[in-house]
Amino acid sequence: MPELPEVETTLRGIEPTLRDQRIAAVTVRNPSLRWPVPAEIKRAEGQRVLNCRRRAKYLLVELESGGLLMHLGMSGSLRVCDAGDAPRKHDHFDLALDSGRCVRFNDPRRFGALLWWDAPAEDHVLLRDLGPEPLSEVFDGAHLRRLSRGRKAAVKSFIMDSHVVVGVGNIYASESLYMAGIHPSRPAGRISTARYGALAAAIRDVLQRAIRHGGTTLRDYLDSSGRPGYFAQELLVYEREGLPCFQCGAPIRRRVIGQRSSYFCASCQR
DNA sequence: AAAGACACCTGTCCGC
DNA sequence: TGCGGACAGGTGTCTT
Repeated sequence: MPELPEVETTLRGIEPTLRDQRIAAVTVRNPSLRWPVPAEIKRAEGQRVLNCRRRAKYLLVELESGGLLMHLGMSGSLRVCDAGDAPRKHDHFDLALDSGRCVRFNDPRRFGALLWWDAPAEDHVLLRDLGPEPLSEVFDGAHLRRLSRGRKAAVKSFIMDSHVVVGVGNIYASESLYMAGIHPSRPAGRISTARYGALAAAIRDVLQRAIRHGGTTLRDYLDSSGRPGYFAQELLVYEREGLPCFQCGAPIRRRVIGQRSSYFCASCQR
């Protein structure tokens, strides 16, 4: 479910509840996630939250010593509630705060994660080999161009590779390639510097706009206060198979690339 | 090193 | 109404 804008929206939602608070209890109801929730997660109890941040689609809660690493997977969500609220189906764990408030993780498909890290978090095996943040200074067309040399994989798979750039999931990959006029099946190594400049700008633009809209709710994404994201109404190609292209009127096509549905206009994208 | 397939799960929707 | 199959905002791991 969540791509970078949805994770960023979730972060902004839970941050005021967590920051500077002390974690009263970590209650694990169902440790069965992508990896079993480790027992050492209890080390969070009694510690104060120094900072909350995002790296790629991971959420990091920094404590006085060590911290939490969370991932929403495909169907995970974090909700702010009261510690006494009755848990629902697929509620996996709670972070109860001294304030009486609670951050609760729900994940039907169990692809999400809750792990412990010891400082520095950037050295964690899940984080250390990640590419740059798409909204950072170092991400630009020259970066894409450099990493793409000699690569024959489809450009859509290339920009979804977290070693290349993080946070570009299935929705925003299709959207940004449409905005840049690049066919998603084009080999990554056969794209000019200028076109990669346009693609980097499109990725940055679509992610920033999606964040402003609170993310994209297609089926079930809700933010930390239970509200949907409103970027779905701004989507240009995603899940618009057969509908007319907004630029030329030709029907939007769907094709599976790297086992993921991809949407594009065959006449506007080359 | 790079590319692709597969795995992990539940819920929903659609056709028969 | 039930059942099977396709599909879903991710990503680590294994095989070519």
